[in-house]
Amino acid sequence: MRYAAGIFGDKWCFVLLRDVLLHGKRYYGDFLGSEEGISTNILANRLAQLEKSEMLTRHVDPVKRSRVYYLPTRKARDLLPAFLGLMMWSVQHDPATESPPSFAKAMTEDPAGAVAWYEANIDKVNATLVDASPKSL
Amino acid sequence: MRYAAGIFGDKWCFVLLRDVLLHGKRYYGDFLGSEEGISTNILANRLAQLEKSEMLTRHVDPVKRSRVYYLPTRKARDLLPAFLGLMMWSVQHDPATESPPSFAKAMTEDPAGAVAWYEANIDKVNATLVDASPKSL
DNA sequence: CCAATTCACTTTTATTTTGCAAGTGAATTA
DNA sequence: TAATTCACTTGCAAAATAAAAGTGAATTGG
Repeated sequence: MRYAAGIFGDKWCFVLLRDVLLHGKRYYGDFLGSEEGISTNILANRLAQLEKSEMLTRHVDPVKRSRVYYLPTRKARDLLPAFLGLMMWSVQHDPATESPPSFAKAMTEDPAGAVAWYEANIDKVNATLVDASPKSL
Repeated sequence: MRYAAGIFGDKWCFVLLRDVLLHGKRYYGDFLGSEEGISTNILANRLAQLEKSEMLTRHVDPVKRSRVYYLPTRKARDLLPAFLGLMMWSVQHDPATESPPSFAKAMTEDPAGAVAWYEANIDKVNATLVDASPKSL
């Protein structure tokens, strides 16, 4: 558990992992535009950290080589159940939640199914990024 | 989810909640002794934050009035499922994990049961602190 | 009782981290 | 080929943190 705190007990790492796992963000520029407003030096620093701790892998876009994207590793994807638990908690206790009731329903009725749905979504986003699909490896 | 990040997206709040929910810590002095080594000014600051965000309630020990303890609210206790999810992840990915295999087994076989077990544990610790038991209210 | 100690904080100061703004250089587009 | 996009770096002021030394109420020991 101390291990977990070390890796994403930092606000910005937490936000980045959330954006990769739940919001389909992949490109450096995507992260810069997050609502929380991360500054570019901190972003570069945290992406490097997450790469070192094997949560993200860095890829130069083969089509447009001035762009770079980051993909979540299996280790990062394994955070999904915990993250969905956090989402449920937010839905329960955030008086300003914008989450649709369908999310809470799906999570209580079939948590494993919800995780599978988000996993599939990650694959779908990855598939749009050339060298992410198993076929290209 | 931004709500969650705001409340415990801070390393020290995260550690304090973990210690209250999972390690039975209640007294100011208990937290000071955490392995992560929080300094006393930060501890006071974070306890106040967690009180303001209604995660903890502050109580002067009626037996020894120079001591103070903090109890997790329902809102904090509702984090248990997410925290246990994080524990599972740590067990999976921390090469130096010290968690017994029995934890992973219990979690995979009966997650709801595991949450209930930790909830009961919280009550047990609380019961040792006079005005925490429903009977004294 | 009363002096010494415990306990939960505060205050102060040095150090570290952050956020902002302005680069930099490779790659791409016009 | 000049202008622009993109992923970072650098420099600096401001904010947050850690360490150490108080502070004051409550408690204990003699």
